Amino acid sequence: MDPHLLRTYVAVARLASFSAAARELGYTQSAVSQHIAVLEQDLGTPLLSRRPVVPTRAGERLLEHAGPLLLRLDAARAEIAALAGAADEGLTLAAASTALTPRTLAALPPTGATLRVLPRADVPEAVATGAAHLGLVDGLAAPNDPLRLADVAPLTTRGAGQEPVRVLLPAGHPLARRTGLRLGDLADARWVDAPGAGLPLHHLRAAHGTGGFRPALRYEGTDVRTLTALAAAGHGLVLLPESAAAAPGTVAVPLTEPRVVHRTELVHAGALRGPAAAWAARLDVTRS
Amino acid sequence: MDPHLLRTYVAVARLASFSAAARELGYTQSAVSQHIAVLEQDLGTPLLSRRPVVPTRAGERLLEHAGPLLLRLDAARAEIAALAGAADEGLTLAAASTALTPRTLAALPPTGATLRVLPRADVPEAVATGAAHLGLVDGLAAPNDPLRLADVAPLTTRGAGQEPVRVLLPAGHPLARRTGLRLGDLADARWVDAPGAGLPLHHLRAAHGTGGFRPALRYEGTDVRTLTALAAAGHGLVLLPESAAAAPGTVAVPLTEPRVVHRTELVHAGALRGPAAAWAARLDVTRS
DNA sequence: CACCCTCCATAAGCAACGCTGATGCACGTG
DNA sequence: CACGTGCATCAGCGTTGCTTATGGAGGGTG
Repeated sequence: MDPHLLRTYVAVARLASFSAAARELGYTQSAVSQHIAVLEQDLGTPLLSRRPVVPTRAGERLLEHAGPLLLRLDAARAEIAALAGAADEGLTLAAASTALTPRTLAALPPTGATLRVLPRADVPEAVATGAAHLGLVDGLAAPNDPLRLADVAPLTTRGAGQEPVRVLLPAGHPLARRTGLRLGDLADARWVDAPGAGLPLHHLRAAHGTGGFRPALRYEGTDVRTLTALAAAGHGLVLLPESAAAAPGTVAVPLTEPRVVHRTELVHAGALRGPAAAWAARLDVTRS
Repeated sequence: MDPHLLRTYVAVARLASFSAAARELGYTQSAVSQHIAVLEQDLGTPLLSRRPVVPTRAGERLLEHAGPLLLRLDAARAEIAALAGAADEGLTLAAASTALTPRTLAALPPTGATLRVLPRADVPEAVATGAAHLGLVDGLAAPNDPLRLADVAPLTTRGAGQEPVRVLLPAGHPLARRTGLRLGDLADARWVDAPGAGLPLHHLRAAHGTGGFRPALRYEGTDVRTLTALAAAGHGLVLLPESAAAAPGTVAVPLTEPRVVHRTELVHAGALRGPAAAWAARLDVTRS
């Protein structure tokens, strides 16, 4: 199971083609074929059914492991490269769009920084692999509880603020005149699932216990304005932090039950040094 | 960074010797030397300082990654092997000693099972690598909150019971006559750190916020009786689940603040099949 | 202080691995 | 039915990675 073999395997599985994977990886088709054969022989079971090329059950399991594994390898390499001196110039912040609250935006340094908005799930990955020096992730949590991040690699987190959450409703919605809403009453409503921009619905299910919150529409961009527009157009409800929950044609009603907050956390790998440390200090708010 | 190189690297770092690692791995000393040289060349930085053999800073970072990486690799292989048929006969349960409460013990099947007590931190590893079919881990948590396990590999957990915790004091201790204790008042007391048997002190620090709970003695076994004897002998306080907190010469005082419980969880990898599923069903208690 | 012993680095040789290019074979397609 | 596409297999060859042998640096001992 050496990493090269795993890399080819995921490429083949993703592209559903040996030859396409070969082209992408710069190998010959023959080499790819041999890679897969070696892997299958090593594991003692077929990983792909050919024609069409589809992972077997065992192959699916391997895929679940291979991604994090390769990610972790890159993370290790990146961390050591950073430590070995590679005088890192610019300063890059990877952030989920709703993690960019007025608070965090205000703390941005005036010059020399790159801000990269990514789907929420990609932020820890970017930080781990060194693609970004710092990350801002957000999510739903009980007040003062830390977020639960899938730890692909050892990342350090520190709170960077929290605020109430609101439900965004189209202006004419029957519930729009309420002063507060309970999540339990909304389990069967129409929701927009926006893992890239708003809060993914599985966070709601986790906060509420279980069940419900079936998406009426799934939005895969990272743009919050589009998301609020979708809410205004009646495509479904959207949960947003207070500071982001204002848009024409919508009403933002506070969530009263359960008591959850929108929490944003700063995430980084290893020790903070140089400009990243200064930045982190400005973003960090133990007192919030 | 192929796994073989990482494996040799961790062996060398652990044994602090190239030649000892070579013996352990069945290589010649020369091969080990070359492995390390290749790794260092690949990463562009020394990983070990020789004579004595000690990891450099970069080497320490690599160690942090290498362990989980190799573990995950084994986990992937184990999962696929299990799926590939290898008709798994016996049924093995890996458990932390204090996870074996009367409840969980009562659910053990009458015959044909192996019970293996391990240090708490090794239980998820045993399950992930297929060394055990099921695991029982325990820890401190807010009531009805799940435990936070370091996820080395995708493991599924389900609650298997929770109960109050008590502080074990030697019979003559000044606090022994109290009916309840607050954790905050005990931050500066003498504690026994028993990551294998009782609850590790870092759990207490996490539950209490930060600071304090310095170990007066560290106990590395997995035997609870020895641990209670240490408490009785006045070597330090010990935190235990109610059901385990009874021993001659000691007094077990309930912990009233913060509101934490001793929670035990059943952990398994992938889907439960056959006898493991039956066992899990008996251990599982959603209602507790 | 000199000797030796341990331990890691390096060199040379050889077998095995892993890649390429060519060919074979099966399935789907026009 | 013939052809084309796509994966498997084979032969050849360069490279890798192991072993044995040797060199050099430290540390301990008489």
